[in-house]
Amino acid sequence: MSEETMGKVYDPKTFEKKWYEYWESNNFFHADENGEGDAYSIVIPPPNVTGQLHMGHALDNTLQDILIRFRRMQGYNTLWMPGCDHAGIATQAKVEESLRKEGTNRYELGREKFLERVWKWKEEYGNRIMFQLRTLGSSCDWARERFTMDEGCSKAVREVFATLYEEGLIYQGRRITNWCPNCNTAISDIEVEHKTEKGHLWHLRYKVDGEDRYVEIATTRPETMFGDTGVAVHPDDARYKDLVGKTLILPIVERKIPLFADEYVDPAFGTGAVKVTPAHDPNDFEMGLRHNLEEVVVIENDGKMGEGAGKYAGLDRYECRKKLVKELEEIGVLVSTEEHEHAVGHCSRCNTTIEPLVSKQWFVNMESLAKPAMEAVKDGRIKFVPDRFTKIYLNWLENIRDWCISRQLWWGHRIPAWYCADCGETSVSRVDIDKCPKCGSKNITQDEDVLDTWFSSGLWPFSTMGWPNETKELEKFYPTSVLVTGYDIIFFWVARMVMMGLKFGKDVPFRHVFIHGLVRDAEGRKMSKSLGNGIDPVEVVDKYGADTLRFMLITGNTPGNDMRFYWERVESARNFANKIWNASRYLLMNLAEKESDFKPEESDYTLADRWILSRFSVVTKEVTENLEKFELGEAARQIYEFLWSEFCDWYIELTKARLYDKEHNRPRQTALYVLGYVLEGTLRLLHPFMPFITEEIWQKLPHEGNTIMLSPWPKKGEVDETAIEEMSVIMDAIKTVRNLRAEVGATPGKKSEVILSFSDEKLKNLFSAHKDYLTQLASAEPVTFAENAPENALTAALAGVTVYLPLSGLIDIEKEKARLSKELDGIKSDIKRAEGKLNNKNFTEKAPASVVENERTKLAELKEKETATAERLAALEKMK
RNA sequence: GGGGUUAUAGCUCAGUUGGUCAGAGUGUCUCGUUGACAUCGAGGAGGUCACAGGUUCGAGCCCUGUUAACCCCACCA
Repeated sequence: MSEETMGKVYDPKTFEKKWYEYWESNNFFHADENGEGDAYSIVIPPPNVTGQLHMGHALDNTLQDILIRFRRMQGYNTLWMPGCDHAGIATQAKVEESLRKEGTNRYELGREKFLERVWKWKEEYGNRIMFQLRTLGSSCDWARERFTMDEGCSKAVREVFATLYEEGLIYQGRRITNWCPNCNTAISDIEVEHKTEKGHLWHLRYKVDGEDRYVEIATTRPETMFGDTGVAVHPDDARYKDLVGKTLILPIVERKIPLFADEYVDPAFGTGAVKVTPAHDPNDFEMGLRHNLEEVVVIENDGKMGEGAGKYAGLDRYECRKKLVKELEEIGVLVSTEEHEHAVGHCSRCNTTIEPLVSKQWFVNMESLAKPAMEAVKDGRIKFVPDRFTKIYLNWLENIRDWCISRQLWWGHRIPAWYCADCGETSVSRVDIDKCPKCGSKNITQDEDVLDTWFSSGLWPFSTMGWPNETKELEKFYPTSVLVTGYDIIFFWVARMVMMGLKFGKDVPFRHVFIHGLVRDAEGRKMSKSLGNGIDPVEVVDKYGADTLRFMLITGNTPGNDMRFYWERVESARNFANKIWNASRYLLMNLAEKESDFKPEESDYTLADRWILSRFSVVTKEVTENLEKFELGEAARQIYEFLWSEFCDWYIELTKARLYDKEHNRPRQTALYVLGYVLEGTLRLLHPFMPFITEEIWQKLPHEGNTIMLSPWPKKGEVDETAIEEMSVIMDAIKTVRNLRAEVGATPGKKSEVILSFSDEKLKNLFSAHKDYLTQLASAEPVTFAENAPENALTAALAGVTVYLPLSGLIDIEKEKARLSKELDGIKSDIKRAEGKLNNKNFTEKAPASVVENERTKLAELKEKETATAERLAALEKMK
């Protein structure tokens, strides 16, 4: 292999695409449901087909790909199921927007034509997303790609809906629901975002019928008064005791409404009297049911006032409020106005203020589904990582309310319910029907509405594997191993999957839920379209490579926490890739001269060899453990440090002399062998994180197999503790020499003599065997040993070794004395601390023996340093 | 109203069960173009680990309280 095969810098463009195509065309990502090996499976959180992948997806999928690639190399039968979500409201809104630009709308187009348009959109954007996932290196099993509205998933939806309906867990009901006047559909409770807004509390007075008395009520929404059909007070409220049961006259409308008592009312709030509008407030609706009140609708689906509002009909709800307040003031109904802060619900999609409206919707009764979902987490069948999300999940399920699943949209799974115009029967069916099962009439129509998107997403872990059929996939890969997702959809998605999985999949849908945070911009703001601060992952890949982006996304970040996107961090990750590239280049440039069948004897290994091999073993063990406990960032950091700080900065430097010495072939071959061994192994450790560059280099190195992605995960090898210790002493000495040299401004090119003295023979032997290390890494030449300190030299004491750097000119004695006495002060205070500890009986008795032993060793070393430094100081004193 | 997260070097953050844990990246300063890499190497400066108590032989790490920022949940008009 010659230098020409590798460019001088890391250039991902030249190989990323090539390798992805290689992997994909060779079916390396494919999971075999009949295959051997324990299963390891992940279903992708299906991205919405609304647009393109953002940085959050890049993070999410990088995490999944790391886990998948790691387990695949470990020998698991590994499945990563890819796919997209149809994203009902969001996608429909996108397509409607493009229709609007064309000057038309979905009603003009008609349902069928409109859906054709959406499918076209889905094809385009769905493909784009799958392309982007490939760009990131995601090793998905593309043969199994699914879509929430494809045939299989739709079948699962029908099956689940029908079963829940038959069991009475899905029902239709006329209720107050959250209505978005802009999206024109009902939405579920969790799709409502509560925001605190400054508003007013208007005090109005309603006249008591036939008496010259008034009851004062307080309201934040005066425009709903047209729908008032009662006024409520607390039963124990003394102020209103004699009024309960009387009739009030609703101003303007002049309707007679009852004043009644209800526990719900908080006597301390406002005036203690509440206007009751059953058609437009959830609580009032409940009170209406309890007290048999009429529902008068005064606000329509579009957010405008209806017939009931009299002359205000047709006005926008807020416009009406303004005008009405003015009128109420003029006619003396408005008593006072207070400033008032309160939470107002907004549509999580379009931010429009939610209007609670009465309508007929489909609901899922959650109670019986939620219970097992809580149990599964409580008893540890499902574990959240990090653990703190357990509480959030449980708390939500404990307070869960029924789930409104019908949406007044066209894009989605149409509700499989048919209504008979003749006998009035409602029939739910797993297959389409054309006549009423009860009376046989052909005069039936299917429910116009579609299901909440999350209804089908909730089935994803098993609907993608062929459920309700009993498939091999389900048998092999369900439950999945882990779900990787952001904390923002724990309620929307995770909880629903657990409920549905337990109910229909007969087991938990996944064993672990690995939660990550959001990727924010450099200022810590959420990346969003409206702020225009989003960064396209594909742009980063184009500029820096997918490996760089992936590495940047998982380092310096801890599970569950948000992270910020910095181009500087991207560059730093790119620099790391370049470092790997060049370290490999160093080896490859010399590899042509490697004898392929050469295998070193035990005696061939140098201290540096034994050291790096041992360090590699340790790192392998730690990286593996960290990956197993989802500490991906920590695992990546360990590889980074090992590769850069140990392999490159120390080991490679120490092999140069052997590599360039053509006279002695055996040491040279040994160095090449160890370099290759450690580099190849490290590439395998790194492959899950940086799949492309590792494959590119691995293919150039001597290797076994077709691809690094299917090569075995490195096993922890032997660790030579002595080598690690000895090397660390030498490294310390080298650093010390470098320090002293920097002190006098010596340039690296200029070698200078270094004198060492030792407190024991073992150290002396160690250094005398490795003088060359000091020469190579600290420009120390010659390295000589002496019993007594040379006069004209800088000094630094290590444990057992004292380093002297002789100077050609005279040393500045005063300066050197100052430096040494500062050093001595530091040593002394360390000694004091160590002695303090060791003199404390509580410490020596209670602390683990190893900790105490450590402290003793440390103290002994400090004392050696103290003696050596003090002696040198004294010598300098004399010289003066 | 309930719950959570964060507070560590100028900046952004690691620090997984309490004992070489005071770290990294970046920025900054000094020096360096010997054939892996200037997307680099060597060296330096820089932190009362928010504050106050407590537990412990020992506390960024555990407990309590305080402050600040952010987030989630919540049908009081």
